[in-house]
Amino acid sequence: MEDAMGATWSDWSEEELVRELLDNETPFFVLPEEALQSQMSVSNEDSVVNRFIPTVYSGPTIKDIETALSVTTGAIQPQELSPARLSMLERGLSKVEHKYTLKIKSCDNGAMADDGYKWRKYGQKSIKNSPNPRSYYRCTNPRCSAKKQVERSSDDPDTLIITYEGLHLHFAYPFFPLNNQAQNTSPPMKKPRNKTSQPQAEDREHEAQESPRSITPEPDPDLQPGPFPDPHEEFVEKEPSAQGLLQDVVPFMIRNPNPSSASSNSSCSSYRSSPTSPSSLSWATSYFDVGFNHSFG
DNA sequence: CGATTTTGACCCGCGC
DNA sequence: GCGCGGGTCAAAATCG
Repeated sequence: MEDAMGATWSDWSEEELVRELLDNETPFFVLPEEALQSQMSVSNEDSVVNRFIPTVYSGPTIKDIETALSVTTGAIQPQELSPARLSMLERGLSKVEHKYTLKIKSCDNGAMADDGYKWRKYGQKSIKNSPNPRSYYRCTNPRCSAKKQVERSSDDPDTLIITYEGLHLHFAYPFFPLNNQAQNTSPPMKKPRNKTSQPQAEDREHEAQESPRSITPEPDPDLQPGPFPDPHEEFVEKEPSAQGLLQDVVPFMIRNPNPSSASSNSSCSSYRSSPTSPSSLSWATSYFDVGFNHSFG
């Protein structure tokens, strides 16, 4: 039944996920000191990437993926990587099936576990032979199947092991809330809880469009560029750049235009409140909702 | 009072 | 067939 998902996954989601993990445009562990990257040499990118790839990572190097993606989409820019934050996080990315495990050295207690996205904790289990329980989180977007697990390494209490599973189109965030002038934030809705209507029997694992980012609304534009600004409890993600990664997605969809599903966005419309979002995007997202599965299933 | 977290129960797949 | 471990659900508790 869901075999379709698997296929789709390996096709593109995987790349996107990797990208999210690497790209600063997305809130993944984005530290508030991005000003730092500006003064950092672009040449550091290499070292960053290398450091980024743990020995456990099998398959094409992330650099390869990056390159491939950049060629395809051209969205990735060298300066988008922030060497400082990466090196400081000492994170390792490994891939297993469709799951990505991120290991980060955390000085604080799970403080770094906050990647800026809005997650809902839905469970916690104690691991045998381990004093540290594992927490289960799911994307707050009811239509998004993205999940993550956070647990502390039994070996190194300072190491958090975060496993991401499933892809949510969070990279599309910037596009939705990014109204003309409202780019300043003020997340419209705290949590996407539109019970309006949605008998939709398929809240499938397929991720639909995302709602406006609901994460910590804390612009904090005047952050001090420092190695470690302040061990605040959580990080504040940067403001959504106008150049959302959705641009990578849209063209993808355009390739397979599906007017039927696009126009009939009845079910989807309830979810997003996209007031001023480009109409072109509307159909695009709708396509994601409805057409994606079919086209690829 | 609403939203979010906690916690135990329940379910399911897997290995013995 | 049974036990174990992991994943999810949902009621209760807690927090703002």
